[in-house]
Amino acid sequence: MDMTWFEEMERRIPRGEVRTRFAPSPTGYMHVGNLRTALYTYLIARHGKGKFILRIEDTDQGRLVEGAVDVIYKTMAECHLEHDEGPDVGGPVGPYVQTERRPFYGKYAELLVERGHAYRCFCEKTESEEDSGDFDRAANPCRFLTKEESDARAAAGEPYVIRQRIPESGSTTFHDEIFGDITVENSTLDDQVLMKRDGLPTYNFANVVDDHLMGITHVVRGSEYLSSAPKYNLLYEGFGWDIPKYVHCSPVMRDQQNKMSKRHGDPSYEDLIAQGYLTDAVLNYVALLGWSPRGEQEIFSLDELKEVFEMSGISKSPAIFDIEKLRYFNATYIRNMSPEAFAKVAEPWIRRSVKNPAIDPAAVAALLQQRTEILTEIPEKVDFFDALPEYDTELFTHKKSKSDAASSKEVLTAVIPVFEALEAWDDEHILAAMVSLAEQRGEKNAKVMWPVRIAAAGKAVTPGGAVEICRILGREETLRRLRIGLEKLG
RNA sequence: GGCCCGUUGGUCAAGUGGUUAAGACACCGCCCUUUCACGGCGGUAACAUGGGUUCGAGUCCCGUACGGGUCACCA
Repeated sequence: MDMTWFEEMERRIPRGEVRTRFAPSPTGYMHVGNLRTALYTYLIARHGKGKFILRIEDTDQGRLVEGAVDVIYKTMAECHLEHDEGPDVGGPVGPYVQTERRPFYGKYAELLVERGHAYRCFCEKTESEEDSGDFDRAANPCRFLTKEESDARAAAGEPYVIRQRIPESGSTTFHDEIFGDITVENSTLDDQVLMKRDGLPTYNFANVVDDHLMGITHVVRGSEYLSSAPKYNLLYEGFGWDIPKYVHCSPVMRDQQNKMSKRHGDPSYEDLIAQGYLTDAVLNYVALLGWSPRGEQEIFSLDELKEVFEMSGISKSPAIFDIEKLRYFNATYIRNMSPEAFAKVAEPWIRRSVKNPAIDPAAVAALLQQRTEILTEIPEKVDFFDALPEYDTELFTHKKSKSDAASSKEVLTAVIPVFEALEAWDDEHILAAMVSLAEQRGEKNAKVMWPVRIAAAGKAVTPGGAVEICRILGREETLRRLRIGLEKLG
């Protein structure tokens, strides 16, 4: 065995800093649960002033999806989860794509065989169905082969897998940052396969090797790996490597019993964006799903999260994804944007229903900002700016302002000449005109405002009031619509 | 089924032996108001369950129930 090669690999490992990694499989989209794991992993690194690494786990050739790696880069960049090392930016412990690291795994597996913590198994592939699930290692003859026999059969070209040799008795304890100490009897553990017959490593083995060689200090992953952690520990011990801190996160659920899953129609990150949610709001909400800060603040920028994120705040139990609360976060983020920034994101949505170039999208956006929760509801809210919808004169009846068809007819008749004569068409003049008309008539403002808004918009609920709507429509269009209203009222 | 983990209002959750058991979303009511919203104020609502330990238990221990995970030459 070429020990200098192993020594060289050890020398490359950065030490003395926090290093975490996000290691997705390229599936073509980002699950909400994955995004949260990525976020926590990133935050642990940043909070500890350490490095965040991106590693691509593409050993499952069967599931390979075209362009999927680009989706990962794009999503990470969009979410501002920038990595310090990775396939695209390089780094001291590359390569960062698992298929490119293939030669490493076999060498380490052989090293483990050498040390007696693993052995070659020449048995036929077991069919898991007929195998009733119980792998009886005491009954596996390969476990007891002498070194000579094993070497000879391997040299003769007989195919084999490499299995981990679990101690026959005793127990293994590991520590998780979230779940604490967990102890299991070694008798309940399997001699799991490390290297497959095809020469590729299993996920579990590749992980241990890569995490070590990349100097990962905090292994963040889903709680489904909790039960294989003891086997990981035994592997680290077999190699004589330091055991990283484990951070197992419980899943994000759709309901009490099911994980969120694309298959069941649950939205992925990109689905949420397409549904009109803002990246920052999604990140903020997801951060709070299964983690809680010390104080009562809930709205956090990514920079603030880097500051306050503590692993100790991660909870053990699964969290159910609540789209209603995400909606609330989204609305809050929209309201907190600068008017300019909001106008920019809203404009394409406004233009979906408002094609008329005479309508200023920025002006419409200003009305929308305080009453939009998700972007997708914009087109329907503002479609009346484009064309006056068909509407029923019933709308002119309104209890609170004491409006009805008769009073509305009077108001519209009176307001049209006043609008025609206005010296300027801005909020100030339009408002003053209606207020003074109400005064003349000895009525509340609402009784004038109501019919004007209804006639101008043709719908009961609108963003903005009569004044803003008239201003944006322009004098000519407003008057045209008010006359139509008058006609409808007979 | 074996092993492991979890269980505070509908949801996210604070809470680490002594609290009137926080806060947020949702829901309801009131106020503000030119509609709907925004905003402000207030309200309904929880420690799965049975035993211990203790002067005292959501907090510690044991059992039960329910839920999840895992037992692949998948990741």
